[in-house]
Amino acid sequence: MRSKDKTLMAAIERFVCEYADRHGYSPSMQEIADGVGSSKPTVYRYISQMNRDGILEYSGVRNVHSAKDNPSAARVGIPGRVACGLPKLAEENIEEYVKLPVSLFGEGPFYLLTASGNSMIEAGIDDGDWVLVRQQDTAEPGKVVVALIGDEATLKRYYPEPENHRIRLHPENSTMEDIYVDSCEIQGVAVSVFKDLT
Amino acid sequence: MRSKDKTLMAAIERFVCEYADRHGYSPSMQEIADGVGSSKPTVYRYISQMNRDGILEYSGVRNVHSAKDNPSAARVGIPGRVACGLPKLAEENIEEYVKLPVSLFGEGPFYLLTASGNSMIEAGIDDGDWVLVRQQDTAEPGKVVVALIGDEATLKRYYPEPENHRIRLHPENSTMEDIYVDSCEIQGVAVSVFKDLT
DNA sequence: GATTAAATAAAACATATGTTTCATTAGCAA
DNA sequence: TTGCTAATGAAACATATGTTTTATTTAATC
Repeated sequence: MRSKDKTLMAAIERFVCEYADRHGYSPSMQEIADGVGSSKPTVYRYISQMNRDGILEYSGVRNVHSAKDNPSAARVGIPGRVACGLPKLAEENIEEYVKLPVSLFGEGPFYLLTASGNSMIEAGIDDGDWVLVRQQDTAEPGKVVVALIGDEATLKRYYPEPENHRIRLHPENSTMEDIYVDSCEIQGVAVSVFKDLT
Repeated sequence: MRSKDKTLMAAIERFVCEYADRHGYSPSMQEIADGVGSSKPTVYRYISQMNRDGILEYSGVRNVHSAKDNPSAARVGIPGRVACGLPKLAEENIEEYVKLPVSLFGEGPFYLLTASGNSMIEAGIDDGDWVLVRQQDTAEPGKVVVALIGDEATLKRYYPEPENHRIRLHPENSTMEDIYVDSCEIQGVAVSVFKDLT
């Protein structure tokens, strides 16, 4: 028994990846065949096999995806920048969406905010940095949260003190005082900071 | 003359976006029609019109993209983590690719490295942070570069001193000394830092 | 070199999708 | 209401794509 051509398999996978990269959508069988110098039926059989083997996913017209790809990208909303303070995380404020790889940042729903002020500099969040926020209304103690204090959304570290019936919101800046509130609305948990170096 | 239904236009655009979001590829005319409660020919005419108007791009089977989308994502290579120092930026070391939105980080080619050590903490780069590097072999003075010193790739701020026929590589850590070399190979320029907060 | 089996590609086929046609419907104005 | 115009959707059509069949080629083995 002759073994199937591993080189052709690799070539197909590479072609599929690069085509998707270039065009933003999958190639057709014919295009793959032309691309790798083979024929449509051969490509078809290979792709079917690779689909069974889990090397790539194939499900109909122009719909092949390499398993190595990271097609699952989380949708991230970017609210319009506001002059001071952080905007409320509301769907209608979203001006733009981008996608971020789940493998790096996990599953959404996410929002991307620009940090203002320097109340969190010791946590590595400087003025102007992007902060990736997972939208959720609860948080584990010690996490950096987007908390609504009065009408303003702020970034603070979250320390509930149930024994004192209050919540401590801790700015990561030794020159600033902790804030104590009876309750506050959590709008999300900071997941990552994007710091521009250019 | 009756004006075309703006609501249907908006519905089609929304459907196209959400479908692409969900499935990772474009819907067919029929699917759009079903989705927005219209018919295939009507959807076809609307999409043709919207294509002419630049509201979305349409180019054949299962290939509609909202202009508001950000289909252009830069391909980013992630070399396997190495124990100490940074790996050489070579294609064969890439174990994984992800995509990052061009609107946030610009055009590639990019590599994503994990920072090790604390020679750049004053630039906001801490041990374990991800560093997004644009691959290029030159850099403007003052930029944070991936420089090959001997056999090891390191992150340093780049200050060429042509008058002294040397290059100063500056660690952003006041406890560390500047490094002077006659020449060094630049492998890329740091574009952004991803700091995990979780 | 002859034999055999697997892989291949050309062609035929089936299906899904896009596109056009055309009769109908819906809205608008006199 | 009546007549007009534009938009619509059902159906017919055209085309692109996927799938199967079948003969051919290729490579390995004896």
